[in-house]
Amino acid sequence: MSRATIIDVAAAASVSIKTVSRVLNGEPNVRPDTRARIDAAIAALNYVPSLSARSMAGARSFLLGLLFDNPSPAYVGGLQMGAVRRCQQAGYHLIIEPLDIETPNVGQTVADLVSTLRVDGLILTPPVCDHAGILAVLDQAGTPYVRIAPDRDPDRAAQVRMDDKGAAYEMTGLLLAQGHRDIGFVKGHPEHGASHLRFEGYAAALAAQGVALRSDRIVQGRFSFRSGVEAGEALLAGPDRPTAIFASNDDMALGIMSVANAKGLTVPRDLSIAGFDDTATAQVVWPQLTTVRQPIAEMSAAAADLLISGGARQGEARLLPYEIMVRGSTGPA
Amino acid sequence: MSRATIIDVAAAASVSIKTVSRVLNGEPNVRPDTRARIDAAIAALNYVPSLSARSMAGARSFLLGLLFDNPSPAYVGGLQMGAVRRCQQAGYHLIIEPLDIETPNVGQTVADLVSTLRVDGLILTPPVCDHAGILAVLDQAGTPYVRIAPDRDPDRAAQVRMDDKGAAYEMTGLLLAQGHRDIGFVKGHPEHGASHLRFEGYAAALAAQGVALRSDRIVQGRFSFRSGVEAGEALLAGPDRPTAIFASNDDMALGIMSVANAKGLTVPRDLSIAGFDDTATAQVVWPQLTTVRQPIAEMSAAAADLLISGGARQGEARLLPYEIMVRGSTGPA
DNA sequence: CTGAAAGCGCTTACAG
DNA sequence: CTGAAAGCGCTTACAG
Repeated sequence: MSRATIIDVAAAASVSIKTVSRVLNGEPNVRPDTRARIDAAIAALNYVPSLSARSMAGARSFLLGLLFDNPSPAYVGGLQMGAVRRCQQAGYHLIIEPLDIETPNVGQTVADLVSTLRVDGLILTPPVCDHAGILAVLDQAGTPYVRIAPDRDPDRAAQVRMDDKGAAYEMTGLLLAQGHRDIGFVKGHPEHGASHLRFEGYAAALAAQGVALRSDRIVQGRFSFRSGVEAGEALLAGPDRPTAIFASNDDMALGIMSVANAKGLTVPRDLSIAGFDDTATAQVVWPQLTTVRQPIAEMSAAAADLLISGGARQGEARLLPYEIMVRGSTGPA
Repeated sequence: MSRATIIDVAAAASVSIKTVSRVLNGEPNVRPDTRARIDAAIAALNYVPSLSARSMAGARSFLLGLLFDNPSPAYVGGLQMGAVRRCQQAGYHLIIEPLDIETPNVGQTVADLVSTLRVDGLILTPPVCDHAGILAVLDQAGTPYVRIAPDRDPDRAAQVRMDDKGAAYEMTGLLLAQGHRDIGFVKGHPEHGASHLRFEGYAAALAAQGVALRSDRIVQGRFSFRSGVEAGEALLAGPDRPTAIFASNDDMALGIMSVANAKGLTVPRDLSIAGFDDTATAQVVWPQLTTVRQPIAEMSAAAADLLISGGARQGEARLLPYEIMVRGSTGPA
């Protein structure tokens, strides 16, 4: 036998399909016993409503989309997990769509996507969330969306982010509390907004303790392992070196750690190293890396929430808490 | 103005909607100039067909699903990338669905999923691809599916895998060619089929060179970093130690490397280490890890291919090539 | 609190 | 090579 439809359920419960529809959508104005009869029929027939029929007839598709163009599978993977879990809880489904934001007509691609799929909302991950053309297309189409950790137009539309500056401030404070007064800093990719925020947190923490900022201890990185190696070589070149280095992300911190090892420095005895991200690798290296855990899955879960609850249309913003993971790579000065 | 429909296109091209439908689906029997007129109307109106309407009226939904229940975000992320790219090329969309295969009614969950979504096919990743209940549900529903790297029922349904045994054979051969005659081996999780295949490859390579298998050089691991550390401690306890260790995956190889470092052994001078997987970490540690690159994205792309082309229904199987990544962690005995 | 009718935008099966 | 009609399984707007 083929799938049961709303007609079958209506017949089994001796009501009209409209009443079944009411129960399906949790609408009021259905007598309790009628509702019970319909629920029983649904269970007996193993009925599951057709998404495409609901989508075509109504205003909702129960589909959310996640747009991304990101080289880091771990980051994107984490975002997907958080979003898809929340979707499942709410009876929604998640469609993932990689994009190439360098493509000239990426805006049209997104427009077509929204048009064929009729998604109820879109989660935009960095750097897609900062693409003016895509945002314009969605605004025009009236498709709700939530931006995750956007760099530009900080007040545009709904968004979810974490407190990069606060986290960097707290991590720097941890190093200061351990007695470090000469703390090197490796900046992240200059095009990435979080880079500036993290540096600001570092600078503010030093200022709060009256420790002078030394420009020769600050190196520009690009978030890559390789740029971390270069930064490490610059910072650890001579005998006059910092007692701690705070890198704007884990990949760079790992690069510094490999330079330290190569130079025969023991971490954290000779040098404390801190990172940012809490990647999977952070716990695999030895010593394990002290770092900031980003609430990646939680951010996309919150984004899905805003889309499902309707908060996205109101342009709501959420700031999620981070967590400082103190591990073996940092110690007393 | 709202979205154009097939009716608008038909009117603009002065044909019936049926003829537009023919063009949309690439059917034959449309006069070239009629086709050109319709194409022009589609472009002019910016027409994109509605997926839900097509799905409801016809046999195809243009939706593929990826089912997983895997702790490794990198592995799942790689699979998603490969599948979604292929979907995009073919005008399909990918829905991702995490599952908990420990849940007693996971079969019903999958049945409901297939029922609401009407996906054209499902990609089953390990360990979902080995769940008898889920396979039974899909067989009964008649939903095409492709299993990725299945452990059990090796001949059931369409599947895509890589040659684990061949890769382990070749990696062991590489170590032998470098002069190693005392090669330790760390087995993977005993519940994972690939574990056995990789061990078989190792054993076969030794046998081919007339090198005896030493049971005291073989340690049972569980694919985790921690189990690698334990294996390393067992294998490197005394002065009588192997000159090379081949671990069944990178995480364990990394655990061994950290033990070697802690014991003051220099890799690869004192000990060669090889892994399996080519995780992101493999290139971040120092020295970089010699390992086997699994064609993860390629496997799921092939799976999507089989689903889209119809090969899945024929139960086709594909074996994809691996790649040996020779890096710094291995060297002459 | 409940229902009859129309319609969402396509494809199917059939006719010509 | 092309088209008129029915129907997919729901929700909407309305009536009672």
